[in-house]
Amino acid sequence: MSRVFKALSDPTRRRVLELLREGPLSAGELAEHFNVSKPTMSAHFAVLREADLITSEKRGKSVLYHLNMSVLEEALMGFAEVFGLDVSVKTRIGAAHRDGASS
Amino acid sequence: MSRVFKALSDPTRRRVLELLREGPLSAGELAEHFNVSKPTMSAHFAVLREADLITSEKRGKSVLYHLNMSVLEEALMGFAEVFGLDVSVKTRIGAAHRDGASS
DNA sequence: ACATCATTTAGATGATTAGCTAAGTATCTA
DNA sequence: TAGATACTTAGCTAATCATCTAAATGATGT
Repeated sequence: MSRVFKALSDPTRRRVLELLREGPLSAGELAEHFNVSKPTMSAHFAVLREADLITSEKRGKSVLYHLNMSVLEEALMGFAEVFGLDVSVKTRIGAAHRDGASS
Repeated sequence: MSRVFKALSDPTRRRVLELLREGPLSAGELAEHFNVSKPTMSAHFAVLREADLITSEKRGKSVLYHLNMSVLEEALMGFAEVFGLDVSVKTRIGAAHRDGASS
């Protein structure tokens, strides 16, 4: 739980998660959106991976990062519950999810 | 936003908020629940105040701390929205809210 | 005024953090 | 095998963090 909030406490990392919401992206593609060095980005990815908010997958030369939505959801839910708040998945009517994963 | 998540990234501070959920408590009363020195607790209070998650009120010799529920709510809402999540106030049927604030 | 109680400020320390450059590891392609 | 491409690891620095003890502030009570 602390790890998740720690991860979320950095704007760059929050933005990374936001970008991944639309679908998986490579480390390089993600890095293009920020004005910091690749190694710095790599460190941010590591923090997010530690918190289990993202997962990585080797794809040829690249590394694809996926958002772990369920972890984000559950962390927020678990925390919110204590304060009498409900976290639920917003129903986006007609939202087509372009998700490359199998099935 | 970063300030809120940073504040939430420490378990002691999360627990302080949780304790304040039941109603205002003095610095000393709060400190009793933890195994750290008073000055350390005072520093934690400062972080929470910076994030506007709590407010302080002088009451005689003591300082009363109040939870700023609306700020917590709005921060969580604002963040969750980006990820297609809804945060709402849990309806606690029959919950008498002992809260002096007007409407 | 003085002592006491409640809390914060000052000042120090060791650990962690975000950032960098330079070097290392994999993978592809010629 | 050599070169290029995509990332990560190593190693550094400056800043922030959580913690402590000791001292300062502020309010109450005698």
